[in-house]
Amino acid sequence: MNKRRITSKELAKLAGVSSATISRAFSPDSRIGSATRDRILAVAREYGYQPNAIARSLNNQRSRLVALVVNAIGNPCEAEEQQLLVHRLQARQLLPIILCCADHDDRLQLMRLASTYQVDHVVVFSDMVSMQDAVDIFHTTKPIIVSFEPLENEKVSSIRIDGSAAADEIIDKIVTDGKKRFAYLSGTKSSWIDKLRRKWFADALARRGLTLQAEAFGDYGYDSGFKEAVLLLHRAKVDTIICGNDVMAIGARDAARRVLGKNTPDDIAIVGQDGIAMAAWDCNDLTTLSLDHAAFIDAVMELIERHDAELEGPHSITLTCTARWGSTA
Amino acid sequence: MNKRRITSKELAKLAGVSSATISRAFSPDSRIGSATRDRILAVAREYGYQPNAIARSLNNQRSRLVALVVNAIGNPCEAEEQQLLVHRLQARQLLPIILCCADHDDRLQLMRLASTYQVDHVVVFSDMVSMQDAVDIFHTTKPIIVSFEPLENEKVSSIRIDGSAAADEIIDKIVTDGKKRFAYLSGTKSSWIDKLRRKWFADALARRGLTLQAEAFGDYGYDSGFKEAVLLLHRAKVDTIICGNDVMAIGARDAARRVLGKNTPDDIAIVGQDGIAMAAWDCNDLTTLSLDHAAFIDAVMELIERHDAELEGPHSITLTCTARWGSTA
DNA sequence: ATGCAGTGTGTAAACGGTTACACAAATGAC
DNA sequence: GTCATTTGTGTAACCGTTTACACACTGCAT
Repeated sequence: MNKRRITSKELAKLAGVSSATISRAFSPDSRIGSATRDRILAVAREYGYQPNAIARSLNNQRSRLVALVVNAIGNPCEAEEQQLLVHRLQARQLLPIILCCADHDDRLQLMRLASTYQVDHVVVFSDMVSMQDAVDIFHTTKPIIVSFEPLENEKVSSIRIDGSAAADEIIDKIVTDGKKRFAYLSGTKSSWIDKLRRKWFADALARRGLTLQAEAFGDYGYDSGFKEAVLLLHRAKVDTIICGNDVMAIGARDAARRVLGKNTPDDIAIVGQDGIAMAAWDCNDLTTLSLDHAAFIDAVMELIERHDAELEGPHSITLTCTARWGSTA
Repeated sequence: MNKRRITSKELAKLAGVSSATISRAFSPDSRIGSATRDRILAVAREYGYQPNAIARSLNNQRSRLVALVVNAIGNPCEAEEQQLLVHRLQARQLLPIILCCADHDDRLQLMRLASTYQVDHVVVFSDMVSMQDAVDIFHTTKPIIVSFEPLENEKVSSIRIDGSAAADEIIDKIVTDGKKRFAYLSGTKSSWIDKLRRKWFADALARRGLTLQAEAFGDYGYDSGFKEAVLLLHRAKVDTIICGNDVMAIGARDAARRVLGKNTPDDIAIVGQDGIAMAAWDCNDLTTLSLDHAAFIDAVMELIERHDAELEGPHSITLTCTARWGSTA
């Protein structure tokens, strides 16, 4: 019963043709008589034959595998995009391999492992991996790398994100509401995207002659948002906390309410970033600097399709964030 | 610069050995002089050589790829387990391919595609795919299938989950608190696991001479929890809603509070299932029938390792759920 | 009849590794 | 010094496809 999968040679014998003809029956546009093809497909169905994708990949130099480098699977701020991307890839018959690793060295190891599988594309969702590392690891092979970090390199296509206008809108509203002392709660210390996001808000404040009064660093998780907000509110008299993502914002909101007894938006304003679905839930109703996830994934797919079609070198797309209003600011 | 990856034959020439020796240098236990191996590894590093995993898989009949069939990536109730499993697989140098598809026919197509990649294992997290389909699609190849559904089949190992004791505990508490009229809000109509979970609670009620007064079906998402709870509370005078998962429970709690003005646990009791991290957040603080995710993934890995080690046929493991207390019931 | 384009099929060589087998050299036992 | 064993390496076949090339055949214009 542990029957080995039937091979094209065996099927060829059964159908009374050569294995080359079997192969042709499964390639849409190849010189083959339509009667022969129909007969082969019938026999194939009967014996449950399917061409072996591994062998095909070896020959083709095209694996149809795509490596997705992500920070985490559980974290909702990336999950929505991951989900969309996976669907889009699958629709193009591309199979996503997930690379997910907290530790830096392990991650490099993992990327090296994936590169031996001759993946056709690499999408780096994580801002924890340096683009230079990614290029070094994948440079001997074909894949184009799609990432946020705009590295000037012939192998890297990137998607730039601009949230400065939306940050300005949000700060405008908060200042109008009378808030005066702002804190920024970063996702991580080393993250490239986090620095960028912070700059949008810092610049928006600077334009009004204001500055950040306090700062803290978390890990993009709820608990860190909660804990850092408690410390922050004890340390500095701030009336606004801008958070690195929505999950930390929810943590900060809970901390303010539970530990300090402060409510949004009157006592304190809380701002998230990402615009995940959960932020709009009735119990959260977060004001957040939001990215259009569908548009983002459209952009990723556009870059991948460009590369598939062997259009020239890398390319870059810029997306603009919008403000999404809730009751927290 | 689009330099092709160097092959073992080329490296062999550079190192003055045969390609067989190159291969041996990269296999931990093979007859090779240690001086030769060191020299080869040095040259390999210099030229950035790594054995091609696709070619290796073709020869080995072992791809080190694992297909993960999931309902969704974004949904937190599965995400935590997915995350853990991915880490564990990666630690064993196994690469996870994610198959994620809402539509039934597409999902079968996708599974067929993955099966052509000669995956070594298949883990079916989704209860939306019938085990019989999975067996049919993967039966010509080696993989063992790990799933929840206890199908008696020599190719399927399964993990059974028993939450009856925990459900009993939870019902006990709720009844003691004076609640009398119970509703069950299912995740989906067709889900196998959902029927099982419902039965745990229905049995616990039956033991006390009680029955479910109302039922509804959602889709495991927040919005469906919210919407169905509103309809349910208008339709029937219930004082307890047991939900198919935590996310729907949060939706139901929000609906009760926002639309009906009912608070937990006094006006209404809400029970979730899964025990996701978010359920314990301060703003949720859900009472939930919880599964130990780490233990669950331990079990999955045990089944995979059994199969890797070519131990006999399939195997089955049973896990017990526990009650996790919050302020909603 | 002759030549030529077009069609359908088979043969054999890739693709990039692994490994059974063969064989030479080194080692050790007597 | 002989013989058996062990160790290290090369040769060649194989894993299951695809595809360049060759060839036979058809149909059609000359």
